[in-house]
Amino acid sequence: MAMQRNRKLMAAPHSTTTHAPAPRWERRKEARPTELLSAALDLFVEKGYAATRLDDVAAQAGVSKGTLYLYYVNKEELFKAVVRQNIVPLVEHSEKLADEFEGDSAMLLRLLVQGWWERFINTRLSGISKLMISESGNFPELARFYHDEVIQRAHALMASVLERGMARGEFRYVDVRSTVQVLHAPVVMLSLWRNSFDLCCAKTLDAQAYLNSYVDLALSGLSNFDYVDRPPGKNS
Amino acid sequence: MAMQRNRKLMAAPHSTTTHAPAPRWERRKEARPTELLSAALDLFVEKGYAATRLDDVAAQAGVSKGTLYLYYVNKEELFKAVVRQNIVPLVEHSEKLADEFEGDSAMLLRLLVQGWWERFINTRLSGISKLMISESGNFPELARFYHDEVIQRAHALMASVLERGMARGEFRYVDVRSTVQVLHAPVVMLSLWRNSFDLCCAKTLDAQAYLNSYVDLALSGLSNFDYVDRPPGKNS
Amino acid sequence: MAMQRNRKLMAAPHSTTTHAPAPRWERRKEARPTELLSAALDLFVEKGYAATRLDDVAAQAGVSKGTLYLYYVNKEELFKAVVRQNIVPLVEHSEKLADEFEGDSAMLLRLLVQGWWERFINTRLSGISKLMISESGNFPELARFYHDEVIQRAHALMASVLERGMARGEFRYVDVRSTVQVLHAPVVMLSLWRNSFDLCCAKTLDAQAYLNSYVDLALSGLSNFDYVDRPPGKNS
Amino acid sequence: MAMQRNRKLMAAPHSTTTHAPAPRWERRKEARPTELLSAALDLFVEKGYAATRLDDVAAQAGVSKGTLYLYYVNKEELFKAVVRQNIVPLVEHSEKLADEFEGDSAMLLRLLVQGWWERFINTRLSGISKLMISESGNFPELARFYHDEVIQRAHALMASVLERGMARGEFRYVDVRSTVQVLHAPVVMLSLWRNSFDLCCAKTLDAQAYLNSYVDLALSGLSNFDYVDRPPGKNS
DNA sequence: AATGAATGAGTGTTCATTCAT
DNA sequence: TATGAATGAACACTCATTCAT
Repeated sequence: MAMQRNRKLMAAPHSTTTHAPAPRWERRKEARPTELLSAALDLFVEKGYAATRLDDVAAQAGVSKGTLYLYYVNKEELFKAVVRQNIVPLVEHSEKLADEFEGDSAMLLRLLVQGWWERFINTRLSGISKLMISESGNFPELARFYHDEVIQRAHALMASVLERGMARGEFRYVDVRSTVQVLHAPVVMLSLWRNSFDLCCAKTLDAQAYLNSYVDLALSGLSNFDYVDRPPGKNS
Repeated sequence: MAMQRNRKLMAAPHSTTTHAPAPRWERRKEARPTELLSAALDLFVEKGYAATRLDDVAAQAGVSKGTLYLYYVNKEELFKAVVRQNIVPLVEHSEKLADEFEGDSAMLLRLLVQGWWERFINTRLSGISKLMISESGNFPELARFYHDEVIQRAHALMASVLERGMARGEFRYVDVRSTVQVLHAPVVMLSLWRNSFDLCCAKTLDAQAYLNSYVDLALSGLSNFDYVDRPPGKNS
Repeated sequence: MAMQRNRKLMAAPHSTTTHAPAPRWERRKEARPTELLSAALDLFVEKGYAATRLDDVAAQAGVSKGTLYLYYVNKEELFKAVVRQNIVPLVEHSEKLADEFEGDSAMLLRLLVQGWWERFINTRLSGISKLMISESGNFPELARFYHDEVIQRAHALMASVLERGMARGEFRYVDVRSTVQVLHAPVVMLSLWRNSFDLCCAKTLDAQAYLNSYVDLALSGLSNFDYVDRPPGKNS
Repeated sequence: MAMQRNRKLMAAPHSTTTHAPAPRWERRKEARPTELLSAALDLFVEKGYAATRLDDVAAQAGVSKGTLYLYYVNKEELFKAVVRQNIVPLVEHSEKLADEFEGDSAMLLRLLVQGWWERFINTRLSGISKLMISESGNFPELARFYHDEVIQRAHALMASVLERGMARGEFRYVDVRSTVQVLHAPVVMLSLWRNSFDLCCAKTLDAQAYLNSYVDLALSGLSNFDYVDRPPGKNS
C-alpha cells in the first residue's frame, strides 16, 4: 500500500519514451523526487507552509523551479507528498515491534517510547507534527489522511499495549480510548516543543528527563494494585 | 450602544425612519480595538497567520481596511495584540485559585483542570495555543513573551501544586520540573486537538472522558504508596 | 508532446495563422534591462519619481510588472540604474575631447558646449538633471553619486579649460572654482528648462540663441584685456 | 494688487456669517491660512510634493487634518497656494528698486543680485524654484502661472536693466532676450543647488564667491569696449 | 527531462479625502 | 469652525504557476 501511494506521488514522468538509451547514471533523475521532498521537508518544517517559497525548495534540491513542477503539480501536492512520504513509514516499525515483543508490558512501553524518540522526536520528522497541527485547517483532507494513517494507528498500537497489560494483569483497568489519547499527548507535545519554543527560548526542556518522567508517571498511573513499575525483583 | 446597532439594522432598505440617515460609518473609537481583536482572533485561529487577510479581519469587524491601520500599525502588531490581550488574564485566575485553596492537592488539581477547561480549552481562546506553536518560528520574540508570561507561569503554578502535594504527603516524590512539563502536555494537546483534527475529522475525542482519564492517570501516577485518589472516605 | 501543445494553441478562436502562434511572451533576457531602463527614463522624466507607476514602466517596456522585478529589486534600484546607466558615459566623451584638443581655449569651450547640446541637452537624457535635483532629498546617496561622478567631473573638466586658457594668456585671471560653477549654471538650466517650462508654456526659449549668447557672454567675460573672442584674425 | 491675489488665495471661509460676535481673540483663526501655508512650504520644500503628507502639514501647523480642508479644497490647491502666496511678493521689490535707481547699470545689477540673495536665495523661499521645476509636469497650469508671474517679470526686469545699460553706453550690444535668460540661470541654479546637492554633499559651493564671480563675469561679459567692471578709478 | 524567463493575481500598506459630531 | 475617526482607491512588491526552448 505504501508503495502504491508512493508511485502515485511521483507524478509519472512520461516514462514511455522508447529511445531513452538507458544511461547508467540516471540515479540523479530517480533521486529527484527524494531530493525535492527532503528539501521541502526542511523548509516546511522551518518556515511553515505559507512562508516556504518554491524557489527555495528547488534551489535547496539543486534543481530549477520548473523541474519541481515536473514532479508535483503544485505547492499543495508537494506539501501533501512531504507529509505522506515521511509519515507512513513511521508507524510500521512500532507496530512490528509491539507485535513481536514478548516481555512485560511496561518494558514494551519503554521500548516504544525509546523508538519514537530515536526515529521521530529526535529527528527533523518531528516537525511534521507541528505542520499537521498548523495546517490542518487549510488542508483538511491531508489532516484526515494523517489522522487515519498515523494518529489512529498509533492510538491503536498503544491501545493494544494497554489491553495487553490489562489482560496480563500488569495494568489496572482504565478506559482505553481516552487513556490512550492522554498517554499520547506528552509524546506529541515533546515533538511540538522541540519545533517551537525550544528554538527561540533558552532551552528549558530536558528531553531525557521529560521522557523518564513521562514513562515513570504513565506506568505508575497504570500500575495495578501494589504493582509498581520498578525493576523486576524490587517489588515487595 | 446596543440601540445604535439596532438602528443600523433598521436602516435596511425601505427604512421609513425620517432621520438617522444611515451614516457611512459609525464612530466607535473605544469599541474598535476589541472588535478588531475579536475578528482577528477568529481568523488567525481559523486560517493561521499568513492565510488571514486583513481585508477579512476588517470586514468581519465591520470596518474598512484602513481603519484597522488606525489601531494596529501592521499585521504583525495585530497578531501580537491578539495574543497578548487574550492570554495574560488567563493565568491570573488559576494562580489566585491555587493560592487560596485549602483542601487536598488532588482536589486542587481537579479544580484547576476544570477551570482550564471552562475558561480556555472549551473556548476559542484555545486556538491561541495552536497559533503560538505554529508561528513561534516566525515570531520568536512573541514566542518568548508567551513562553515567559504564560507557559512559565503555568508551569510554576503546577510545580507549586506538586510540591504542595509532596509536602503534605499526598503525592510521592517526583522530579518536579519534568513532571510538570509532562503533566501539562495533555492539557495543551487537548486545546490543539480541538483546533485541528477535531475540526476536520469525525469527532473521535470525547473531551470529558479525556479529562477524566487525564486526572485519574495523573493522580494515580502521583499517588503516594497505597494512597489512591478515590472519592474521600474510600481511602484506607 | 509538442503537437499537443500546438493543438491547445490552435484552439484559439478564428486563428488563421497556422504557425508562429503569437507567444504570450518573448524571452529576451539580454534586451530587457535596456528596454526597462529606457521606459523608466521616459516616465521618471515625464512624471517624476513618485508619480511614476511601475505598472506603466513595465507596460511601456512591453512586459509585466513581475518581469520588472526580475531585473530590478525595487523601484529605488530601478531609479538608480536609470541614472547610473545614462550618466557616466556622458562625461567621458567630453573629457576625451578636452584632452585631445589643441586649438585655442575659446574654441575648446565652443566645442564642449556644442557636444553637450548634441549629446545631452537636446536629448531626453537632459531630464536626468531635473530628476537629480528633484529627488536629491529623497535619494541622498544617489545625489552624492551623481555629484561625485558627474558634476564634480564636469566641473573639473571646465576648470581645466579655464586654467588652460589662463595659462595660454587667452583668459584673464578668475577664481576658478566659483567661475566654473557660474559657467556651468546656464548649461544645466537649459536642460532643466527644456524639461519643465518648455513643456507647458509657449516656447519662449530659443536654445540656439541661448547657447550663442551664453558662449558669447562667457568668452567676453573671460577675455583677457583687449583680447576679444572674435573670429581669429580680427584680434588686434 | 497683491492684496487682491491674497484674498483669493485664502479660500474665503464663509465670511458672510452675520452673527459672528467679533471676538477679540480671533487672531488665531485669521492666522490659520498663514500657518498652514508656512508649514506646507517647509514640507513641500523639504520632501517634495508627493512625499509631503497632509497629516504632517496639519500637525506642523498645529491643527487637525480636517481643518486644513476648511481652507484648501485639496492637496493640489494647497500646493498652488503655497507657490502663489510666496512668489508674488517676491518680484515687486526688485521692480521698485530698478524703477527708482539712478546710478550706473553695473551697480544696479549688483544691487538686484544682492536683493535676490537676501530675500530669496538665502531664504527657504528658494525651495520654490526646485518645487516648480520638479512639479511643472504635474502642475502645468501652476507652472504657467509661475512662468508668467515670476519668471517673465524677472526677465522683463533684467531686460530693462540690460537695455538701460546699453542705452547709457555702459553695456555693449547683446541680444537681450537670450542674454537675459543666460544671466538669470546662475541665480536660479544657486537656489536649486542650495536646495539639492548642498544638503547631501559636503558643502562645495561658497555662495558669496559664487555670486561675486557671477557679477564679475556678467559685467565683464557685458562691458562695452575697454569698459571693465572694476571699482571706479581703477580703470586705465 | 530540465530550464528559467515571464506572468498576473493577490495582499499589505499608505494617505488624500470625507463627514458626523 | 474644528475635529479626527473612517474610508477606499491606489500602488509596490511577492510568488505560485506556466511555457517556449
